[in-house]
Formats: sequence, C-alpha cells, structure tokens
Amino acid sequence: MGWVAAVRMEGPELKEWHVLEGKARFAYEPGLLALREGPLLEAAFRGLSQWPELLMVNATGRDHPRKAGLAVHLGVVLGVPTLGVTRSPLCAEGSLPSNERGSRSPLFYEGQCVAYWVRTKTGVAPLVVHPGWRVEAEEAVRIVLSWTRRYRTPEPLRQARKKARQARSSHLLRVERELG
DNA sequence: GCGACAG
DNA sequence: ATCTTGTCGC
Repeated sequence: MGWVAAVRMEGPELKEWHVLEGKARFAYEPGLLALREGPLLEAAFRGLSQWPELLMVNATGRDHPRKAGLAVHLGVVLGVPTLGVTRSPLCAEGSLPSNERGSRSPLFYEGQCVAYWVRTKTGVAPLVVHPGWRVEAEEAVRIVLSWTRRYRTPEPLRQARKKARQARSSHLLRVERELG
C-alpha cells in the first residue's frame, strides 16, 4: 500500500491538500517509478479543487535511463509545469557544490547537464533539483531556493510528506485497533 | 558475480 | 523507502 498527498501552497500558506491511499503495482525498481507510483500521484493531484501553476515532485526529471523520470511523466499527463527534487541522482554524476546555501553544481548524464546539486541550507547535504515539464533548470533552482530557508526540504514537499505520513499512521492505528 | 539503485 | 544510533543546536 502507498499513501500520497498533494498540497497547494501560496507562499507560507497551506491552501488545500488531498491525501489518498492506493496500491503500488509492483515492487520498487529504479527507473520504473512512474509505472509503479505515477497513477497514485496523478490521482492525488487531480483531487485538488484548484490547480497550482507549478507542481513540485519528489522524483527525477531527465536524470533517467530513458530521459523521462516521474516528474516529466506527471507534467505531460497533467499538463502542468513540473520540477523534481530528490535526495540523490538516479543516473547523473557530478561533484558536490560548496558549503553555502545557494551554491550549485551540474549533474551530467550521457554528456548532458540534466540536473543540479543545490545547497538549500548551509552545511547540510545538498538536494538534487531536476527541471521537469516546461520548467528550465535555472528556474527550477530559483524556485526550490525560494521555498527553502529553515529546512533543507522545500516547504511544499515537507507539507505533503507530513500529510501522507499522518494518513498512513492513522490507518495503521485503525488496523491495529481492529485486530486488538 | 558484485555493487549500485529516484522512492 | 526503512531502521538504528549518536550528535548538535535552539
């Protein structure tokens, strides 16, 4: 089972959210995340009453064996500009950026710069920022930096993760109670 | 054959 | 992703 949340934010304000539970199609396999979990993420997004101008996804973009990570898939299917944020690259390689918040360094795959390491917090491990659907790399980096300050993770992803984990936690508690 | 490997 | 242990800073 999987729990997915989509949140819509305006600045620091959490405007709305939609959480849902569903089944993953098969075991996790690097390179097939869109097939495994894409439908769940799509459904979560479509549950929002008002669509945001941009979607931030916890997934890669062109850093993918077929240059089409989940962030790209969702942009195409939903018709919304997307960018991806991950803890590490899938295929791409590149040296780490300097220690200060705001520093970045390119990640290459098959001779192309497909993403950037971005230091969102001084002295803390950097994140990977992926241009997705109709969002340029420079713009993606600027946007991710604008949504971070106190924490390493961009606020929309923090909020969505929190909602999904709350839903999973209450589900597990309910099951536990039913079984005694 | 072994390690790597978005989440 | 999950799990465990330890450290640092407000």
